[in-house]
Amino acid sequence: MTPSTPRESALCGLRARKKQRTRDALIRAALELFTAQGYEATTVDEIAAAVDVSQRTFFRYFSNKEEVTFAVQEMVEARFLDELSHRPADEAPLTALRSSVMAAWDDIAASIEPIVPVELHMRAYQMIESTPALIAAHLRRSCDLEEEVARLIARREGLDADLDPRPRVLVGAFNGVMRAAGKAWSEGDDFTVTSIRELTRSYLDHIGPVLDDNWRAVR
Amino acid sequence: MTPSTPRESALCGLRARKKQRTRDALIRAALELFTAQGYEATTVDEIAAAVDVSQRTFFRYFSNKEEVTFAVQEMVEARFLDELSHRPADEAPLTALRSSVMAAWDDIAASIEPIVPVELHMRAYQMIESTPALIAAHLRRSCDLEEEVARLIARREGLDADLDPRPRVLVGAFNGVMRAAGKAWSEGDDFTVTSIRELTRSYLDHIGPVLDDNWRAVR
DNA sequence: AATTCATGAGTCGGTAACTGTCATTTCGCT
DNA sequence: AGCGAAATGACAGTTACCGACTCATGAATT
Repeated sequence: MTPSTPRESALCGLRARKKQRTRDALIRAALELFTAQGYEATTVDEIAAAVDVSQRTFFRYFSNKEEVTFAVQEMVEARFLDELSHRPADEAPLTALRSSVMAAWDDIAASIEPIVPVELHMRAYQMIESTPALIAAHLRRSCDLEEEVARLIARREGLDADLDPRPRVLVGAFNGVMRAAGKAWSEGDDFTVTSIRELTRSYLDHIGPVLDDNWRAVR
Repeated sequence: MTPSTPRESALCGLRARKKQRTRDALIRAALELFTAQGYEATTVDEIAAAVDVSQRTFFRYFSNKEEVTFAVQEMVEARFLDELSHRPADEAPLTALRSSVMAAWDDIAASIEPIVPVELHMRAYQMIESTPALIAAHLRRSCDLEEEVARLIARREGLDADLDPRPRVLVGAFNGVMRAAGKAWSEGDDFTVTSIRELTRSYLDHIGPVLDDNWRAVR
């Protein structure tokens, strides 16, 4: 039963490390090429060539061109989910969501810097938001995330997400606002982390008042 | 000039009518095949063959496989937008949105029956909601719609959608809830129009209360 | 240290969604 | 009847992606 050294596959073993390096290199090369030439204009062959592996190998690491594009986002999402599931139980649902998003932005550097520079990730994010095919992919991913988030919220509140629609409704609305913020950011001219973080914060702060019936009467 | 008969291209002329018929036939054939065998399992060649045209001709009518899938949805959306832009000005924004959706569902038969049976459309909708690639496409389309809707809302309220984030925030939240309802419908077992209409209504009715901070205290 | 053995990587060939081009047919109008 | 424009078909090319096979290298065992 695994006598001595090789227990963890994540870090140990020359093989595993080499694999990790190839994967990281593919991500970096892909994002670099995408942001430089555009997504559609970049072929998988090019990405593979940049890392000096065969096209077939690329597809063994990532099941499609889309997947490599979102590899980094996935790490950020993981951070968000982790934060959400550790939020104090007495926090209101919407507040917990907002705090988790803010936390994820706050230490994005720590989450992804080992793989890609934050600056490259921001450029990639902006490219995603301005490429129709990637917007679609991004939205679908958000939708999957929504599912997990709704379950977490339901758990916090002691509800069954399959019976009570409120967690889904809240998360749907939350997500809708997040997307609106992301879009606004990508159409602006300040592509910094701080910028998107503050924009997100301000959009989320509108979520309550905006549903009040009469905008003209209220301020 | 145009001296005598052929003014409108929409209905007049053997040519235009034939074109329309081909287009409709392609839509019907596509939806029929998709719902029977699945989206990915159906090739464009099959669709073209079913209508007895070449693959190239299919691509002259629809720029991609996705487009034919959403051709009918587009008519429903048009109905929704039309209704929204004719809602009384004193209606609250969220109410106007809800009423327009309900109106669109109410006369869906009139909107689409000339092209496809409502029943086929409902089956297609359910297929869309259970095919990842189409979910993505659907979401992206909703996103484009969101843009238009936000502008309409801004106009109603006398705001500039580029300066005031409230229209986008409202529409984002609204859209999020609509998607949640569509998803819940597709996962249920009643694929009727009435069913999705009522589900939508009930989800929308939660949108206010759900943002209240403490779910456990309130009822 | 030598020998298996598992796993990762390359090659080749195929499918299906598109796209450009050009010849052909089909309408619409005079 | 006949001319110009528009619709269609036939064909070739590109790219994402997948399956099957083969080869090489690091890891486990003796």
